Amino acid sequence: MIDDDLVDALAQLSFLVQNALAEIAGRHDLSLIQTRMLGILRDHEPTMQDLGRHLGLDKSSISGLVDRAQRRGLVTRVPTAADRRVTLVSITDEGRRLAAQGAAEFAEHIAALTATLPPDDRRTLTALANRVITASRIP
Amino acid sequence: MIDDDLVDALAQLSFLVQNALAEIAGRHDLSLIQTRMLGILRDHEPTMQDLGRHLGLDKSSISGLVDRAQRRGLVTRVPTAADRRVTLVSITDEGRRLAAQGAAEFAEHIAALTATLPPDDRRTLTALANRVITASRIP
DNA sequence: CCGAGACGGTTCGTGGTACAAACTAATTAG
DNA sequence: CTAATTAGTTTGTACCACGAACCGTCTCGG
Repeated sequence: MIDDDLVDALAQLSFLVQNALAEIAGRHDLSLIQTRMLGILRDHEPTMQDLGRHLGLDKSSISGLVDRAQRRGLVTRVPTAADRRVTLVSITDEGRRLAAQGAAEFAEHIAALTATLPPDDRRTLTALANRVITASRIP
Repeated sequence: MIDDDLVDALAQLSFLVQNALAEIAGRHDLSLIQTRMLGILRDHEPTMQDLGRHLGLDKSSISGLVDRAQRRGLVTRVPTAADRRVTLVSITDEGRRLAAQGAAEFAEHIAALTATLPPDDRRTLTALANRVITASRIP
């Protein structure tokens, strides 16, 4: 296989990014998964199940995740009248605040990581990454 | 910040790679962290503490990690005569087999993800990723 | 040389994460 | 109107991670 270098580079890069994410989350006493959840809830008010689908988690895992976030006031459960089985998950102001702050710190961290790259290279990297991402979604 | 796109692209790409890693690990009933450990042990026979440093884990976490891997016959504890406090962690043949297989599957997965990129672009992506990685190590 | 402290690992207690299986309440299908 | 399905919760198990307390083993200063 010629592309061992690519494999290594992408693996290491992913750890770099994930570690940054985890470190920033930890700064606010959040886990990676909680941060991801808040990120989703910034733009959506999904059902438990939809949330689970977004995060790739079992419904029982979602129950616990939402429980803990709710206990900390980051999230609320909203019952629905139409179908009384389903409950929506909604982010609170406090959760939104945390999410925004984490996102900002993360952006800053990535900016620092890529500061040595000239703007053209940054654009190229963005474009290539996006090509890989869209390629992964089509099949 | 102009580079929101870069931030998003790198974050998503990292999840793509990590999910692939986790999925492949899970196929062999391994966790991501166990896979990382085996990957390290392929080329090293470190002390508990060194292993912890490589993985960024507390020594108490390493004890448990090695316990579980040892129970499954992937790893052994090797006492040292020179300093009877330290114990080395050594990969077993079975562990090596699993690590090799996982690495192969991962490489294949990445190859599939990047199959749509022409070779030149793959090389560019590798080079850019490596620039970011080395940049992160120097400070 | 020997006792105080440093060091490497383990153990224990706590809490987050994840799943599967069993369960409840509500809805929908036949 | 009953039977099957669906959304979510609960329970039990296992992993992961940490800090604090602990046990042997070294090492160093006096």
